[in-house]
Amino acid sequence: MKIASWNVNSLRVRVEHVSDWLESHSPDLLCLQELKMTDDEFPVDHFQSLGYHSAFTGQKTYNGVAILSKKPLTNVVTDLPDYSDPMRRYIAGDAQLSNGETLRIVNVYCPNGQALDSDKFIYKREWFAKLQTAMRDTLSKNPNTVLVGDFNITPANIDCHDPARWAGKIHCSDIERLILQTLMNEGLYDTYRKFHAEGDQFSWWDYRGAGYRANEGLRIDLILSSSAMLDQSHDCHIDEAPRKLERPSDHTPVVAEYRID
DNA sequence: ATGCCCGAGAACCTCGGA
Repeated sequence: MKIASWNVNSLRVRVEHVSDWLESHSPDLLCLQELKMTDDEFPVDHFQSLGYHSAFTGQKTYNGVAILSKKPLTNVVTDLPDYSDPMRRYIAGDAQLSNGETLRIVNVYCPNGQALDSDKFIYKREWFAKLQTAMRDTLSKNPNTVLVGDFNITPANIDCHDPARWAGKIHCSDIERLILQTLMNEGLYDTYRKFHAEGDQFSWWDYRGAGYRANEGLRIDLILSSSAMLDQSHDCHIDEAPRKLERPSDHTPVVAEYRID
């Protein structure tokens, strides 16, 4: 089972990149963030022609998340429980595994937060609190759970190209890292770190300046596995190739592979 | 310095992103 997460920063602009990536990597599940399109604009038929089912929740201009899957998902949910939020940031569904068990796949586009003293940061904290409650419930019901997405938080300094420059700043602050760790304490593990101890490994690079060429990036796109799924994982890596293409997303895919089908 | 670049919407600028 191959699962990938990719913030495409407008699916309309990136649909060819996504299509090429699907054909060359053949993931079982591809979780997308920042669709920036309404549901009636989602290219269901196009992905169907490539052999993928689509589950999605979108809105005009901002946000939007989708899960593309070789087999259709069941029990799809597009709202965090007990949280009325017009921002389309959450989608979850059940994928059937070959051994008859079920995998709960959860795909999120977490709020940016903008700055620690911003109203948007209050929203970020509130949103993560709701996600944590949701994941506690999800994990209690589904030993096989994988939570992926753009978390807009670097787990640690090693995930930031210049910790001194970013110290205390949004995405790299202690309070955000505590929020992420508190979420992970529910029983979720950073799959990438099972296989890679080194730093300077990023999933996002600023468009501005020479961000990518200078490797000025952050590792904010994560694949968090439940204990049972972490045990099944045999690879997790960042695929930088799409970031090198013409007119790329500022994020690139993160991929995890599991022994279980 | 809250900028550099990018996408969307409306419209040639603003907002939001990270």
